Amino acid sequence: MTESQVEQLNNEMHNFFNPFNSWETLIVRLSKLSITENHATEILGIHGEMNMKELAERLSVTQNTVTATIDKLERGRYARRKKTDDDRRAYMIELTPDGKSAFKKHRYDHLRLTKELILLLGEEETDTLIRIFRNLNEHLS
Amino acid sequence: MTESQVEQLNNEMHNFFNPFNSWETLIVRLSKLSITENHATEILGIHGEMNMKELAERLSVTQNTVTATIDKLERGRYARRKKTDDDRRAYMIELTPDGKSAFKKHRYDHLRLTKELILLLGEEETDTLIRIFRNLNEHLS
DNA sequence: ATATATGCTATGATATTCAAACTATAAGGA
DNA sequence: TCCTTATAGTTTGAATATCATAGCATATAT
Repeated sequence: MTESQVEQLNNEMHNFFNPFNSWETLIVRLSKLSITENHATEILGIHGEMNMKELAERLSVTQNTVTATIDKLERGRYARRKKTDDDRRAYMIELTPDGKSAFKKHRYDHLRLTKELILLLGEEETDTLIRIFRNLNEHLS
Repeated sequence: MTESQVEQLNNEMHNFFNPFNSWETLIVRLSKLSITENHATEILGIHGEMNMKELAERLSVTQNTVTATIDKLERGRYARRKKTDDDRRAYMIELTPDGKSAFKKHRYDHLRLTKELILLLGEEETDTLIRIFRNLNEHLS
């Protein structure tokens, strides 16, 4: 591994991530959800219902932050707390139909961006990139 | 382009970006700077001194937000406003030595993470990934 | 049984961010 | 030159996000 490789990859990743985050911010601003609410909706949409503790971990925030977030999602009818007999201290959080459709809309925006990327890359490099990300994700979890 | 490719790339990108953001948050929490302050320091470190307007654009926030951010960086002696004869309404913002060393420390953390990624990828795939990111960055700017 | 741990919420404090209104300077046209 | 408009930056007030601490109810372990 050369120093130049490290520098280059670092720079290119930085130049890729930054605009991506700005794009994400812009997209979410157009929706009725805040960034946090959107992020929670995304996690719930992808992984299905889960309790507050798990949601907090996946969002990398504290539990009381999630309490506030779900309060707001619940008020807006995007998610709801469901009591479980399993552990009567805990709730399972699930998306309502409105929450699911907000999730789908956001996912659709992501897919549109991804399609633009694929157009730039071509089929072959797309597969390469998928393989590389998959490799990294497997080993970094 | 197949639907499956779109779905796959989208998922893998999501799975890569999310932990990356969490890592970034954790790393910054260990420093004395907030996420925003750190981000501003990063921009100034990479691109050199600039005025408030340009900094706001690069951070994708409004100018009054940058005013607050630079107020705090200036109070902590990480950056300073420099009057310019060029335009007496404007300031050039530059990093102090403390600001520069905070920037270097953060950059060092990034390079360490990048090195870990390269170890997982190997030399050849690293070059491929660099080429792919470069391609995307050129066409997305 | 009793002590300890866990899931969640309430409260109060601090951070971040924005919009709107403001000041000072610059630039352009009569 | 004088007037108008535009621009760089700040101030103020409000909304939001987040955290730490403390508390309640239920689970778990000794």
